[in-house]
Amino acid sequence: MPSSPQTIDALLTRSEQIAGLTLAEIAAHLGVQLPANARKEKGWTGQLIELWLGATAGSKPQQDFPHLGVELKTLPIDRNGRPLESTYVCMTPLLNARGETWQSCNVRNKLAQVLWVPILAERAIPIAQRIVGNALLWRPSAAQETILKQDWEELMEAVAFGQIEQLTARHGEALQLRPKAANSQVRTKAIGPNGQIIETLPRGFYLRRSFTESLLRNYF
DNA sequence: AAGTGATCATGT
DNA sequence: ACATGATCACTT
Repeated sequence: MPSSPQTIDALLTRSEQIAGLTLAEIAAHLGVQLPANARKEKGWTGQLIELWLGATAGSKPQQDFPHLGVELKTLPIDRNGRPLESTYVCMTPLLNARGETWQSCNVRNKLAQVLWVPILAERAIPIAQRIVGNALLWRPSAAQETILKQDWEELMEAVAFGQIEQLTARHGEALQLRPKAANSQVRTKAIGPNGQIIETLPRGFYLRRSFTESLLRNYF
């Protein structure tokens, strides 16, 4: 069981060791079983890489490597290096939307420094044969942070003013709000149009594919 | 093909 | 119920 890296250099070295390997090879190193039904175990790849890199397992709303200030994200890409999916960031606070600021919010905290681990993961490739790419440690540029901050403030203002039901995935240039729940029947409390408490579908913040694609391009 | 809304597994 | 890890699946 890998221990948690104590320095960023150690983390990067660890990530370099799996560049070019298939997920089956990494699973074998770790003694992890391949998923019987990969379509259902959607988080398996991310958890495998977490294990290899020694991320703190668990479901706490924090960075994966708190002592390093680094968040880990696997990023499914096609053969041209284009992201195949949007990237989940964190849950959207719907009830205490006021009292949150960009400086203090979880989105900013998680995106302050991200180790992106690209995975060649076209759907036609069986999960065992998917290949890990070269990881890159990213910090948002001033321009990128400006966009993220603007999106976050626009979305959270709507949430704070009881407009959650009017928000869709079409809002936001880089950050979007989408459902984040076991199914569409799940409910959580939110602020309603008249300031009352309403029940609504839980939402999460996601990075658009176009945003992660552009940040990848800056490295290659 | 792209984008949005829905969903699956697991741990606390 | 809420948070993590995300991708699936349907509409446009």
